[in-house]
Amino acid sequence: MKVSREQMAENRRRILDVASRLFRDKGFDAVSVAEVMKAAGLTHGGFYGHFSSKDDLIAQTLAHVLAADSSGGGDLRAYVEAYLSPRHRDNAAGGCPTAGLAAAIRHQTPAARSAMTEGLRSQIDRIGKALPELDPADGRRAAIGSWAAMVGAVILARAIDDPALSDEVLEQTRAWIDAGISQVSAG
Amino acid sequence: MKVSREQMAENRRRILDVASRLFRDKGFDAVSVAEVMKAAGLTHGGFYGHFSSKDDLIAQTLAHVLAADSSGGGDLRAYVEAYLSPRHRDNAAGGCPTAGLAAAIRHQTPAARSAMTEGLRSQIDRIGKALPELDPADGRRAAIGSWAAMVGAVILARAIDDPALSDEVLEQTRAWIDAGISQVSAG
DNA sequence: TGTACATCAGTGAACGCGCGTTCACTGATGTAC
DNA sequence: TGTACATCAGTGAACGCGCGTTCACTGATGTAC
Repeated sequence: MKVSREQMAENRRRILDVASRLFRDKGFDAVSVAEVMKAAGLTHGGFYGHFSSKDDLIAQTLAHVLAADSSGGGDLRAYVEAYLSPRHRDNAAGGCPTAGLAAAIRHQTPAARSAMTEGLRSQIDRIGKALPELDPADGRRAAIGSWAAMVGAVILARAIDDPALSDEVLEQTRAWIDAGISQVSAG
Repeated sequence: MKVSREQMAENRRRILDVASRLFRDKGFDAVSVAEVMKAAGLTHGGFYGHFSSKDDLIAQTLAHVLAADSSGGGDLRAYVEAYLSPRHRDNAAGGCPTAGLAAAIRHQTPAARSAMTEGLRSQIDRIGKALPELDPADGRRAAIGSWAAMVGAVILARAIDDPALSDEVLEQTRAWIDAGISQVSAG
């Protein structure tokens, strides 16, 4: 049955929200359209009233979640610590979309890659601005280097099945980033 | 028809080799059993004479490719430069299995995760040993931090559809790692 | 060394299943009067 | 404000397709004599 315009807009938002969590948790391929719709409290047939295809859902979900993400703009050291925590490693569904999805973007449509690129661009800018004490070139280098290390460490920590080694990857990467930022700040 | 024992062993090796390239290039899900067998010059029906399932192929392919990988043991600076090159970014099929597959391991079987964990453990050890001038604790921190940054940077560079930004991620990460290693070496 | 035959690696048709997608239908919405 | 009706968001059965997997069969291998 038909629903109100506001209800439809809310349904669409809920589809994007649950898709974002499911994709981060299980990956694009392992999540079916029917599963997303069910998690949003709807049936699968209505999907194509909101999106033209599953690929369209993926691209719009990325734009949705990356636009909503404004993390990394404040205290950089606190951000790095939270990012490289066991809590974040163990919470892929609610965690950073870059750590969860960036590697899978290579196999997605141009629209999805484009959404991810813009998200990464603003994330790097945001981290750079959180290092105002550095001159711009040093700040950008520290932002990109740190961000690459953070994303890589969470991906590796999630891949490793030995808890001790997984924790160590997070902890040592945090120490390595802290040392690197202190160095350029002092120099 | 039956083939000789050596021929069968060679067929098995060839299946693992082509699977390794295809998985790195397209991801586990996007490569079918039939595609692997065809690339190895065989038909799909014979697959189950070599492997008990596609999951088994994935686990054995990881063990195969990670055991064969002995990169990162020599000149660390040269290794970092080659790793963070556009050439490596653009050659996922022949490139580092960690950069290509680590993020997807989360969704695979315990056997696959275990193979990946051992590969990562020895990779970290190998990089640590390439830094003999550091005391062991500093060397391990530099090995893990650098390795996380390298893997993260290649994953991000492959995700980004803007060539300039993609190149910049590689280049700045290289500079950041060089500075970090110089710092601990000097200190 | 040569022959007879059991073995078994590889072939290709066939299977069942889950997926993305379509479509005829339903009934609440929202507009025209 | 109240009524009549066109619209259209959502429903659920159905589709075609590609996938992983199975299996009866083939014919070269390799062993027993």
